[in-house]
Amino acid sequence: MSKPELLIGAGVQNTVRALYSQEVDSKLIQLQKTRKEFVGDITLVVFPLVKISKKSPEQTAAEMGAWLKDTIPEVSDFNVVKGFLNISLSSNYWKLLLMNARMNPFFGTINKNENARTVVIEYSSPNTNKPLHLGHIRNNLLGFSLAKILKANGHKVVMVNLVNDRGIHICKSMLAWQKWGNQTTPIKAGKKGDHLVGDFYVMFDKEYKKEIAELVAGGMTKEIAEKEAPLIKEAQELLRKWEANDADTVGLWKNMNGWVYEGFDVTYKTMGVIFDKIYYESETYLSGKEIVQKGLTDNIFFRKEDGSIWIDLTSDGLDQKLLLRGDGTSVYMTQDIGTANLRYADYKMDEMIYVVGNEQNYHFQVLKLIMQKLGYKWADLLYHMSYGMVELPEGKMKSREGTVVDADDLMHEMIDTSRQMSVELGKLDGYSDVEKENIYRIIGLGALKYFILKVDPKKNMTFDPKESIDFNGNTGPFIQYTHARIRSLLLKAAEQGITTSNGFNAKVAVNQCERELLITIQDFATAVIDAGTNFNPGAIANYTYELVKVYNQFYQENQILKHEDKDIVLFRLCVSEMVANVIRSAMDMLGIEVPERM
RNA sequence: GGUCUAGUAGCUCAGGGGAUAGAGCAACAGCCUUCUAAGCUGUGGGUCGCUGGUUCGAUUCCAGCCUGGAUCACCA
Repeated sequence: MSKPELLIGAGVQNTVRALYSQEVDSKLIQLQKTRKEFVGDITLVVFPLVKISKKSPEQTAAEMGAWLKDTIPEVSDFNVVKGFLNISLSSNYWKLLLMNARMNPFFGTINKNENARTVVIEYSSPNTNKPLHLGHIRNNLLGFSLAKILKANGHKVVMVNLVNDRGIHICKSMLAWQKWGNQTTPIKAGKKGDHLVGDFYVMFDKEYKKEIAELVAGGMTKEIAEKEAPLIKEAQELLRKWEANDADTVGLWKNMNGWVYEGFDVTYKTMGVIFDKIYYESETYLSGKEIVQKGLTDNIFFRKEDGSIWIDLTSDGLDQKLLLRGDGTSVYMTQDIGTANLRYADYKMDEMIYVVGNEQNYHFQVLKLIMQKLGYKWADLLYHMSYGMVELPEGKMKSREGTVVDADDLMHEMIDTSRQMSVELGKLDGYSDVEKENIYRIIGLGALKYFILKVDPKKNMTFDPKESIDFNGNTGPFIQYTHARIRSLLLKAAEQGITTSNGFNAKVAVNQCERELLITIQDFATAVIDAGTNFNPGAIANYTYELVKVYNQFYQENQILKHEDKDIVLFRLCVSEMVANVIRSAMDMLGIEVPERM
């Protein structure tokens, strides 16, 4: 039982062979869903074929249509509009397709992929000096969803997080805590650990600015003041102590990072993302040096007089890039080379995907080139999943101006709103408080996740906190709602003794509305592959919305349970059930739960 | 300045060589004694940034220009 495109595609090839005695390049066979305003299920664009037929588009379409109808039993009818051949497929074909889909537990996904790759996806990658914000939400959702989509495409996926746990930033928080913290802890302060540490980071920044202002008032230039302020010198001293493995400093560092991790865990859990492995920069930052040294002896890199090590990428249209400082300490690129190498040792992956914001496009372009020159076989499949910034209606988020949208706050706000709306609608009466809260959570987070994932990752997007909490139209809750309604329908049917488990009577005729639904269901597989090849979860989101819209029209126009013909009731229930199943798989790939009722 | 990226309805976004370019929001008009109205139907709203090129056909591909964003550190 093959999909419409495969069935007709093969048919067209045979037809061309029979009518014009030629082989046709499959690129010339352009099939698309028939537009609503025309009759048919699938449409062949015949313009590319007129070169072969040497006849007018209309003539070509007409004779090909006739031939297809004669030779393919599944083709029930056809019509020609200009250069478009609209083909109708038989009721029987659609019913068989539905039966097949129902039987296949892996419907729409690739269970066994002969070209399966082991893919490592790095995402999230937070700093430990402040809580996660809206930008991280986009990162986490994209990374997690991409992992699910690639798994659905039959690949082996390893999700990793690289925590930037060392450096001057965390020292700033540590210093502020030492100076003004009064030995506080998350428990004493009654605050999530990441937020508490973030507060100290802000505190440092405030005091640091104050010092700079004083120095500038005393006649110093701003540039010098930024370097000479006592606070920054103290922070740098703390970093030196850390690198020298000073017991007190390392102890405090471990302590404060521990608070942050506890906080992150809560955020990740709420968001619903997980990792197979967490790398810490403090454990990997030295390992890149070795590789750089080796690259130097292999003449891939070169050394300048001051001892610093570089790579010359001018022949690739890029610049020279620093890999190791003159004093032998590592830079960002050194670390990423090292981390990549460790990962390869751990997973022997075929492909490495970095989910990182587009401000680092250049960095990853360079990293890929370097890894290629170093001879890593997966370097060609190093992919930077670059995503655009999330902006607010007022413009960019700026921590300085306090316009950063905190991840925890936002998620709670979404859940609060869904609770409010749910209570207003009063549909969950009879559920326990625990059950209700769970549904509010699922809906609120569904709205947020869907809102962010439906947008093409590479584009910058605007996030309006007020308008985004909209549960109508192209939103997560709209999709969840349709699913809940189908579940309720099936439940009602079961109460009446109608059960879909045995399938449906093969005699029913499939009407136009149902055909449209069935062909849309079939497109799920295409959407999954598309999302996987273009690294775009939005393809899944938009597909699901499309399906739900088609279903809602069907639902509105057809009495399902009330129809007097029991065979038709059963058939429509089976179609509905399939829609619900597809919605569930699709939403699962977006990391969005679907409640049974809402 | 170099490189990358985007520009589609008032707003937020889909689409991506093919038919009359689509949704949602916002505005207006209908539909709940009938399987969940978080729904459905209808109306209005467009020079797909501009100019050329390729093509039977370009909003889509290519080039140039205009506008916005990112980046070009011994920061990460």
